[in-house]
Amino acid sequence: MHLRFVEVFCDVAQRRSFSKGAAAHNLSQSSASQAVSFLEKRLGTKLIDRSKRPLELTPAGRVYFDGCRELLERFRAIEDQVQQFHDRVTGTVRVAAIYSVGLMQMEQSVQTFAERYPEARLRVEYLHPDQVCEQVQNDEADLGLVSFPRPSGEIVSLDWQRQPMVLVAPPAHRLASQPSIGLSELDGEDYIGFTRDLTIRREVDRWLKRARVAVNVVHEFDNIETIKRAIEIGSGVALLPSPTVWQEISSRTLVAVPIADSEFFRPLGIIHKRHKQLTAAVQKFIELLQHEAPEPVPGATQAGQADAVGQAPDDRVAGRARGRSRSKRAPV
Amino acid sequence: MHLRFVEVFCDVAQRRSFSKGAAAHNLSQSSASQAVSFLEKRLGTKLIDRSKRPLELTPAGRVYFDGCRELLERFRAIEDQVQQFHDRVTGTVRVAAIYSVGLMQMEQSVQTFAERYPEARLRVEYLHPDQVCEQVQNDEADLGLVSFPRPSGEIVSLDWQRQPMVLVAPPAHRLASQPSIGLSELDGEDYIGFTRDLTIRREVDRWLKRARVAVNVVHEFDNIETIKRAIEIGSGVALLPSPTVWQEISSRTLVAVPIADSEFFRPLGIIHKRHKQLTAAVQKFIELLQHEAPEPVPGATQAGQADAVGQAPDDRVAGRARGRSRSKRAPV
DNA sequence: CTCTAGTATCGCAAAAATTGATAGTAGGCT
DNA sequence: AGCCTACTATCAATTTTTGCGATACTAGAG
Repeated sequence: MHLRFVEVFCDVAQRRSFSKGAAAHNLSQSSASQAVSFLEKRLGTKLIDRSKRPLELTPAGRVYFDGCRELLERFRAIEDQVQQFHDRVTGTVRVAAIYSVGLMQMEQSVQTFAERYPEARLRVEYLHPDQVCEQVQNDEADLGLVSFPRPSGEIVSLDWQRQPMVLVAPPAHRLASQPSIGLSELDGEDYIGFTRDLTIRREVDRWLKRARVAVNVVHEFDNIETIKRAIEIGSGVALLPSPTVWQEISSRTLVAVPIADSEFFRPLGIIHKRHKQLTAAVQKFIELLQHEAPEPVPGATQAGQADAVGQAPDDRVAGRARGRSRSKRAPV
Repeated sequence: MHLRFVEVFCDVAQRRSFSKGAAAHNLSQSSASQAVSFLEKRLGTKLIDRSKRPLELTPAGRVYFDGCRELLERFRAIEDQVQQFHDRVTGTVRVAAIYSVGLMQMEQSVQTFAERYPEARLRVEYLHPDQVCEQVQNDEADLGLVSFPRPSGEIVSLDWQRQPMVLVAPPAHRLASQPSIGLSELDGEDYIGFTRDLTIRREVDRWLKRARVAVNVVHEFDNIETIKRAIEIGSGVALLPSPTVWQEISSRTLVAVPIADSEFFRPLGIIHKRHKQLTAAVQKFIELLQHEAPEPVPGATQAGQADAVGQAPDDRVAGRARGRSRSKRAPV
């Protein structure tokens, strides 16, 4: 009669809002309020200080929250373990992905997952890279999909994909018709770059610097979508991970040209918390991701592979992931 | 909507019976059955094998049981911790005591506890010494009250009382009228002893042996009550912890004579599991026990104290402990 | 001081948990 | 083997809990 109440309390505490916490459980705000009241009455202690507007936890509430979070986690783990006896895969896999890892990168895995494990649920949320790490860190997501993964003490990273960087230009651009180009050909070119706070910007800068190439940065954006739009209107060219422009290439609005004389990939990684034991569902999803990565690309992008890069591998529109995956614009 | 179910399952599993598990929760057997069914349906796994008559856990059930036991324990701990913020003492203290630690030894503590912490519950169960240890070991009791406590790896023991051993005889016995006697005076005496499996028997034997006294053991019983009855009908005398005969002494059916020339106490201890964090209620009860021990007796039984030993300190009949404390006969 | 976003409270509707009665089973006994 | 007994599962009815919508209340912003 009240494990659910504890869950609601935790969600309310986490979001610092009754309404939002309730929404997260598909409950009315009224219910959430009553649930917390119930716990408070039971414990004889106020858990939440409502006199502050973004509500605050009382000291007791903090203790209860921390304890219950771990408890719920552990309970999930136990249920999962028991279900393994019958190879039953249930529960929700919460994935936090950077904007540029769109469904395109995961579509196959998502679909296979939904088919193979109909009792499990998948929730994918697209976020800023920092937020992805944050959510994984705070146990708000089971898995994070990030670029240039940087394992730290608390976070483990599994290699996932290596996306070749290609030159992206409008079809009419002077470089667009070549089968491949050397990096030096970009010297002085008008260029649309990422903002400097993003790892990919720093990596690209290093790459160009090593090749002693200086581009003329005319714009900086923090997401790929905007960069592509800027290229389309002729503001300049950009170096982007090839899978992120498949769509535009297949619709002939942009052209991708492989870089011939220098290798550079954007590595994608799957991150998760180190000491958290992953549920079967999470493990299965990782397996699928690793197995069905659209482009393992162990080799490299070489001159003459232009066609291969230019081909969008699949035009099916993504079969929507189950659960509500906040559909935001999909930058970086 | 289901923490209670988990509790019921654990109780059912522990008692290996739906009916008994249900009873332990004041539920109908029907409910218990449905509760377990619910969990099984939820997990998609049978937890209990009903085809065996004392029911058995399936492998999955075992895992679930172990996991949930720890979980519930932890949850209790969290709730307890939170309630401490307001010095609220709740929950149940489960005490397992050996037969001979009757209410007489605890009455004051029990009463004070009930008054001071009305929201807490106390359940005392009287058992065979081995069962006391077993219950503490298996987390079926929070505290054990035992004699000759022997702390082991898993069990911690706190000293509680030192009960002076006295000679107990019928009023008409030749030794009964003396203010005190020497141990050697018992040589050759008809004697009612404990059975050899009890620690107290072995300790008494050692004591007598060291004094080079040999008694004539005419009967052996595993509990004090029966020994007292045997003494009353004149079968012999016995060496017993003095508090265990207060009742008979005050009603003049037996006489206790202190031993003058040799000190011997039956030590009582409070045992609990080492690594289990005790709830506030348990801690408070321990405090009461230690503070209100009826006879701390730091010194010793000396000649001339006969009167003191002979006085039953209090004739009030014990105000019954709350919760159902199986009232069994009260041996050892 | 008013306005807004966010909460508590109340009565009612919906969904449970619980029960008692009853049918079904495993294991012991003759 | 077959009955008996002690348990357990199932079902329908009832009681209890939970959830919701409407409405009153409150902290903080402007």
